[in-house]
Amino acid sequence: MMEAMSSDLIPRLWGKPPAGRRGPKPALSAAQIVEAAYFIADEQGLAAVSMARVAEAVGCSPMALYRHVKNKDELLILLADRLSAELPEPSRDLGWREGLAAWMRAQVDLALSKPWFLDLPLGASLPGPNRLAWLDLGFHYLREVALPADEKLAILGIISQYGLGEARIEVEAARLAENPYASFEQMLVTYADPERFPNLMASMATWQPAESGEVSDSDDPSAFGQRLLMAGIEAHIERHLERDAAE
Amino acid sequence: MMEAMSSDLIPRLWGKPPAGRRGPKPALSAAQIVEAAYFIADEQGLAAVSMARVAEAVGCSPMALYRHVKNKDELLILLADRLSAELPEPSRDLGWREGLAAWMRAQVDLALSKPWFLDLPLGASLPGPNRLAWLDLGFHYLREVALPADEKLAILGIISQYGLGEARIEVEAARLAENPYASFEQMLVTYADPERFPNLMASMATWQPAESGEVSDSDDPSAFGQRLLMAGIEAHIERHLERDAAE
DNA sequence: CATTAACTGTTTATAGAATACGCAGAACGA
DNA sequence: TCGTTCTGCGTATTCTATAAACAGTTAATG
Repeated sequence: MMEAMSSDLIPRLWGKPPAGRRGPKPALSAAQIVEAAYFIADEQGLAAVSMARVAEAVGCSPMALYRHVKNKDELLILLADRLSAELPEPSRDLGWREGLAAWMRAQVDLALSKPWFLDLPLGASLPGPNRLAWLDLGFHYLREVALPADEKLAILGIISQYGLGEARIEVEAARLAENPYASFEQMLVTYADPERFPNLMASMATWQPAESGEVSDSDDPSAFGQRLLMAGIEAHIERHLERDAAE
Repeated sequence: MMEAMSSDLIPRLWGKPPAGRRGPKPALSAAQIVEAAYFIADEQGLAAVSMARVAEAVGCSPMALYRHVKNKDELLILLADRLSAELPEPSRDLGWREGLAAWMRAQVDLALSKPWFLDLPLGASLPGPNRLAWLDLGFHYLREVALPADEKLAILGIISQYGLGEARIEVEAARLAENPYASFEQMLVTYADPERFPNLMASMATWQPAESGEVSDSDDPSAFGQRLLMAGIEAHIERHLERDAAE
């Protein structure tokens, strides 16, 4: 399950030539294999990515894959970076606020269009070139912000994690919406006990369904959280500037 | 892969009596099965939870499980709620700031002590009773905050998702730290190209490792993000109050 | 050039996974 | 008492990942 690492993972992530000399020229490559896995996942979901199916798609025997990839876990790590190449890149001509918002939103959009993005082991290994490029774009939007590098990195991590969480919510909401048995309201009225969940029930009692036509965030559920995060970041920057000025 | 739902999932989540009349009295129960799965996961990891092993632990044949649980996916959903019962409950006598911080931190702590928490399908289904109780506690901390219920729910969702993200980072950092091949710095110097990642490299060039003895967040990596979120929430609340006062 | 070592893809084989299907007995309603 | 319904089980199927040994290919080495 774990231990998907080998000393060759990193070279493979970066597409290093195998540097091997002797022996027959490889007819396959890791990139080819990952590409095949990518299409299978895209069309039939991540669960459909089995070594046998990938081998069939690439036109070789299942065991041939193991010459180019340590095991399935490693294949999934490579696949994760491959998918990260698909992150839509927003315009670079944006201030840090709009830039970071778009940066975050791009991740959500990718997850919505390819839900298996969220099932991938994104953090199980070091970031590959594609994910690093993504990170670089984040630093680009922060280039004129006066914060130390480690805080910038932390901020990008927070935004990214928040975006992934938001994407999970949206993807799962879409899944549940397809399911007639899974109605949150129905469940609440059937089982939720005011004695057991007093605060929850009290709050829900004041729930007001959004009036139609009202200007709201309903077209982008992440907008609310986005504003919250941006406000926090802004406050942090100001605090930092004051501290600098005081010295 | 999906379709883990049946019309019986929700009753099972809530421990509904089967209400069946005829036939032999069940020697097993879903709760028993979930408990067995819980101990296996706790001792040997989530990957060790197979129907066969759970059956062995519970003392029945593998196929007997299917009388009480639709399939493995459903077992995992039940297991997820079971594990949520283990969330440490912080003191209720806290203001919203400290309360929410502790609320979030509890999730991180659970994930750190039981890393398989993060591998579970937490959102793949409706929240069960234990997760609802957790949500209720969140509303408790917000009870004196003047915000509409939907915004409170959104805030709790954001904090919770952020906490999960933070937990993922910490757990994975711990995993990677065990791995000699996975050095971020090593990878950067070996492969990262200033032409390819200009902003990233420029920022990293100014990196200052924290001076030892300095007061920092290093004992709690989530503190930085926590402050960011709290600042954003506070700003939002103030804005909301002003809006109310203006009417 | 001949040999050898390293590397390729393949074949075969194994162990473990989830779960469909049908049976035997138990408990209750009629 | 009879039959319906429900439980738990045994058997069998299909799919996994991957270990091990093998045969052919190439390049470095003698």
